[in-house]
Amino acid sequence: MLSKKTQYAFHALVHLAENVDKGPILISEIAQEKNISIKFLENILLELKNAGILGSKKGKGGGYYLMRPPKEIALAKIIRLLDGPIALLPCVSLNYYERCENCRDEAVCGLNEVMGKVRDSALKILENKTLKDILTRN
Amino acid sequence: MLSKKTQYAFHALVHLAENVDKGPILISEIAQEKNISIKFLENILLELKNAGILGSKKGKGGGYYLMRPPKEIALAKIIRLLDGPIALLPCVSLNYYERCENCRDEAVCGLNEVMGKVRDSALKILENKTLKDILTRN
DNA sequence: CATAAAACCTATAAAAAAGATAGACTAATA
DNA sequence: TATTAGTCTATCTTTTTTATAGGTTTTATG
Repeated sequence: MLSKKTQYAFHALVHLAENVDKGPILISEIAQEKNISIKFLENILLELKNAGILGSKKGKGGGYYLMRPPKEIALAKIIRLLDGPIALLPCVSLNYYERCENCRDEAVCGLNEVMGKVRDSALKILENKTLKDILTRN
Repeated sequence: MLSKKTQYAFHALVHLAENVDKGPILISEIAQEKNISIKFLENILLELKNAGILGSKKGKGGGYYLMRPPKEIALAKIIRLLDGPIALLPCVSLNYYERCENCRDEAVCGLNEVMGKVRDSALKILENKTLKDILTRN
């Protein structure tokens, strides 16, 4: 399961994407709209900003905004940033690989093989679906 | 990511499956072979037993054994038992569903839709692949 | 230039989950 | 009846997650 942090991030990003034309959006607005603790959300948005996904403006009339169009922000990127590996096992993770401590040889480990397939099938979706794809349907 | 508990369970089950013809297998043998804390493994095997996946025999000559042939034990079942939901979000979980607290209507939530697809693609593999499929390839 | 608005930053705390261990109990076998 | 091996329950430690607190900096504007 994705952490609350990542879940909140997705909802916040959706709100930002649905209001791209309205200039910078307040943290407090997002928090209220999406029912998220404002202080917790603050940290999350900051992290997204430091990763180059969001931009911000301070002071009156300030707030957060997307640095790129929604269709260029892949879901996988957000998950990896805030949650870490997408794979179910460290030994099949592309970005957070760790050697398996419990098997002798990953090259012949059947678990490794199957979990690699699960990773691929998830990535096929998460690398290609973007913020644009998770906006509210009407 | 799967918890250590689930990872250990898979490795233990593989060992049992690879030795079905040898009668009951000792916890201590599995622990040593797979490099797992024996006491921790004890709890895990007990949980698998209580779920009807393993059987056991006490006393000399005792140990654990599979209750069904490896090809009848789906990977999804093990994950759900020890790790809980396979889905990335509570609101798309088939077995551990929880309403989303952050969106107004799941029926029009794009995140819900995409994560549902991720769940389906993972389940397609995890419901169909069994213990037999994760044995060591030779 | 003073004020208020709003993001920034760092630290810490509280809660929950994960990982691991301890030790006494029960059943089976020889 | 001694030994072997799983059973049960409790506890402990560590890590991760979730959340909060409070001061700092930047910017717009009257």
